[in-house]
Amino acid sequence: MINYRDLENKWQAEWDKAKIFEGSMNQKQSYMVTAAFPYANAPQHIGHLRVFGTADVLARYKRMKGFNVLYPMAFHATGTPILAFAKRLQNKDPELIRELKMFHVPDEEIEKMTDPVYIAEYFIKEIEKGMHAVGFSIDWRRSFVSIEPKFSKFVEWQINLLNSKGLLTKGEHPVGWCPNENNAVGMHDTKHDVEPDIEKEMAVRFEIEGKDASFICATYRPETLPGVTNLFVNEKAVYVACRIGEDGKTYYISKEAASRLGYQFKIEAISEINGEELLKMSCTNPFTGLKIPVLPGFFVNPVVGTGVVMSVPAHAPFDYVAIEKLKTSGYPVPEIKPVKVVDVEIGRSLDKKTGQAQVSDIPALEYLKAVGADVSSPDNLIEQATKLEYKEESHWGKMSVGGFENMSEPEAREKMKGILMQKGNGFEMHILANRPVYCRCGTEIVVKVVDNQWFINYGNAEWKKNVNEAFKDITILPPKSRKAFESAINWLDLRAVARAQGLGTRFPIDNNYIIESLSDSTLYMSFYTIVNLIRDTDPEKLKPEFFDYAILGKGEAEVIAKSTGIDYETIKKCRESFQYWYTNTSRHSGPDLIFNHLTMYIYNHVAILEKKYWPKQIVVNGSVLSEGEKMSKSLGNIVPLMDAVEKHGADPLRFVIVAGADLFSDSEYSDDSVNGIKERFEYIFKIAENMKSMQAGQLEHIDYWLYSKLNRKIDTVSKSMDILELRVASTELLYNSVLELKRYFSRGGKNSIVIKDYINSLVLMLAPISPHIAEELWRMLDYDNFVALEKWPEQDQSMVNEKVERQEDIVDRTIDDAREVMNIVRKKENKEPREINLIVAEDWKREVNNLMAAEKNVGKLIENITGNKDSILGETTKKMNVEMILDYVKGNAKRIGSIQHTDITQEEELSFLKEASGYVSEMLGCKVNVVKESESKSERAKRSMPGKPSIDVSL
RNA sequence: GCAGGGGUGGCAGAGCCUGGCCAAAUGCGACGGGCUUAGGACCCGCUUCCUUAUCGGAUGCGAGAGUUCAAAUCUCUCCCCCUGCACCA
Repeated sequence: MINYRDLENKWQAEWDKAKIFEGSMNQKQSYMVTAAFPYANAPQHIGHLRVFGTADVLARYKRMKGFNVLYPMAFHATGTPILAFAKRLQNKDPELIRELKMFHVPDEEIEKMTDPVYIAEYFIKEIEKGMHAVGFSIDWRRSFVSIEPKFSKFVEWQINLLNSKGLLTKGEHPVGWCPNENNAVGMHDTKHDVEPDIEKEMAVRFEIEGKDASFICATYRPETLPGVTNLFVNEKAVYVACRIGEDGKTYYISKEAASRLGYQFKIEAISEINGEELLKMSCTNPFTGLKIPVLPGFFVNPVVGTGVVMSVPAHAPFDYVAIEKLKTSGYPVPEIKPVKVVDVEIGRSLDKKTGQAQVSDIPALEYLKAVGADVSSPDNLIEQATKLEYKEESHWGKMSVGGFENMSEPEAREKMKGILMQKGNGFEMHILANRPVYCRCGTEIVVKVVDNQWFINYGNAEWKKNVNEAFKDITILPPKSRKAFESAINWLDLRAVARAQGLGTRFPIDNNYIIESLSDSTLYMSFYTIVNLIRDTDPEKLKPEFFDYAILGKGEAEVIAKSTGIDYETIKKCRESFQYWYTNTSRHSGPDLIFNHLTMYIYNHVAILEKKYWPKQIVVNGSVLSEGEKMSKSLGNIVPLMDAVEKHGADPLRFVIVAGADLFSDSEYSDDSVNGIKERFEYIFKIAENMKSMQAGQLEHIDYWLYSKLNRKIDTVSKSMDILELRVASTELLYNSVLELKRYFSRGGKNSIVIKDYINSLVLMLAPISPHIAEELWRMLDYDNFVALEKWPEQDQSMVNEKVERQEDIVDRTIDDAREVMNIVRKKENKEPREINLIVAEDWKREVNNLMAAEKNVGKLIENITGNKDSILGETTKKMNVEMILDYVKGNAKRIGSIQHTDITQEEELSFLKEASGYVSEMLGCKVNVVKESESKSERAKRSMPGKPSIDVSL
């Protein structure tokens, strides 16, 4: 048994002592790997291993490929999470305390965690410990925290630079808002961590007949306006007459709406009025100009929208039902005829058997029927009909009203919005789509439009164009996530850069704000190149001109030395270090960051740096599943990193998590999967130990086979490592290698030189993924240097022997076939087979086989053979009877598609089958003879095919 | 809704770009056998159905249609699942 932890501790100590991962400039081509900032408010679980581990594998691989590699690490503490964390601990939040205990945080430490900075310091230590324990090849001298003053100087410089380039703008912005605390609230500030979902809706103005006032309706579907036949209000609710904004007009909306919309618009209430009073009014449809009544709607909720609903009975099941209900209740309903505005095949998305696709004049009614509802059905069923109708109509519907003919609904919607807004009959408002959402203080959240908000303008056309241009030269791994980046680049628009609270750097343009925490980490990777050189420099000396010089190469070092007080040598070295390290980089992160951090990273680099320092490669990782499920604290299946390391060892863990899945897909952590890996490590160890007692000798058939497999493997693995397809590499290295070694031995392989060559290369290729085991094996192979600094193996193309591999495949298939035949015979004759004859096909069949492989059209092939046999047939075949050839062709016509070219002659097939006959005999448990077709007396002889000997069983 | 990714055998997961060696790698599981006092580990076999002295047939890679001598793979239409949608790390 391998003692993983002992072995790993030993090698980690050796690496530290030799300082082999401390990056310093030398003649070699540099390569810098950076992974996303770990956030310093919790210790690590195994999920973190994914991104950082992949980065480490790349760093180690590139080192072996001859690069001078730097893998730095720093910590993120900016933003609100750590503040919220501290607050929760101040309140002795039992859930959080339970989580911390799960990570073995001692009680006395939890006691001290009321200070955000202490929290960050504590967890940074823990995370460092974890990263060290899994053997990351990190240069720790460059570690920093995103809240330290030196880094703040850097971020200030960056933000000022963006501003001077005209990339910051100021404007208004909707946010979730707690009216009680007067604060913006995000997900972290709400009960049950609900993200406030803010959506835009269209507010439509309906002028009231005979009054200088209007109703306001909120709607997602302004394009149905031509179909509006009336308005609905809640006759029991209280409404207010009010002024909205500066237009001096009077509007009627529900009282609740007025108070909530007050956070978006300037609203001044004039008087209250009961819903009942409104029923006496009528108003004008702003699109059609027709006069429409105001009716009581049973479903109208004064808290939703404006409390006034525009009614489209043809297309909204609730509206249709409300009118029908009114009619039966005896309410004096004026004549209302639903007006259809969209044509659609009703029930198109339903199961074809139940949904009758048809067009109707009152689709709303048909949709009620489609879900099995009628006017007396409960609200939830009507809701279902509404959803179905909305979905089908906006997906497949075609507008049928004047001016919008044949438009899709989304198209018509935009057009209608334009018309309404232009005429002053509509404006956009924000609503909380997932209301009610509550602040942690218990108050219901509203939408507030804040002004004075600073943005980074990622919508800037010129900037976007440059980024699109730059993106063409960036390698994205896996390549399939390229598209996501493309849409992210084009979608990114205004991005708030400052916020009122949180840890971080003060916003230099307005000191009341803090720089938003994603915006402060878009260029920081360049800070790694200089941070170790300014360790002892007073942060106050890090003036803009210093960064201008170090990062941008602007100005004169002497002048800057004078103005900043930093010594000349340091300034010079910073510039050189930046230039040296920042040319060849790989950035690693998770898929959820494509739409913010990673794309912002590209944007900021393009805006600020010279072209040669722009991003070169971005790697996107999937996450880690634990026992098939996403790890979540509530499920309690979160596995602390250190627990897993202690239990399984770092290398098996690295293997399963980092290399267990393709980049973008999730990898699976379970004890089973780790155990499988351990078993294979043990096997390789055993071979390495036993190797010493084996001997060298002449190369046999199976030796060539193993060399062939090895050299093919080197190529496959190298190519996979280049694009970080670690799943392929790991399967090849562990699973397939063990299979190959086992086969080698069972086929009688025993050459110590061959095995040593094989293990040697295998260990080298294992080194990036399982570095500790590789070091240990490297010693067992009698080397005394670090495998981490060795050269990656090169493929010897001449040793890749397709023919030998194919021959082994034939041996395998022959065994399978023979086994099958034997089973049939056993069953049929109820006797144990005594002997097996393998009958090898004649050479003429091989020639014909190859003709068939080349020409897949049987008719054409037969024509060719009969027509000009002299020109297409080979020497042996030419002399033969054409009928015999044609028989063979016809006999195999059906499987012509699967016939492959072969270059194995009968003599060769005969000889390697004879060589393997001992093995075949052992596998089958009976005597085996190998004979030529022409020499066999068996009637089955003629059934033999190239690579597929006919099998004759004697009882 | 918009954007991105995906739907393959009991499960996980390759293959799809570059169509035919694909009833489909590999791992896990299940089953049968060996080893063992026994269990674990390990080794061997087996794992769609029918047929059969292998080499045959049917069904089959979300559904349907098409292109082709040939489709898991190409094209089209549809259905379903996952992720993200902003000031939040």
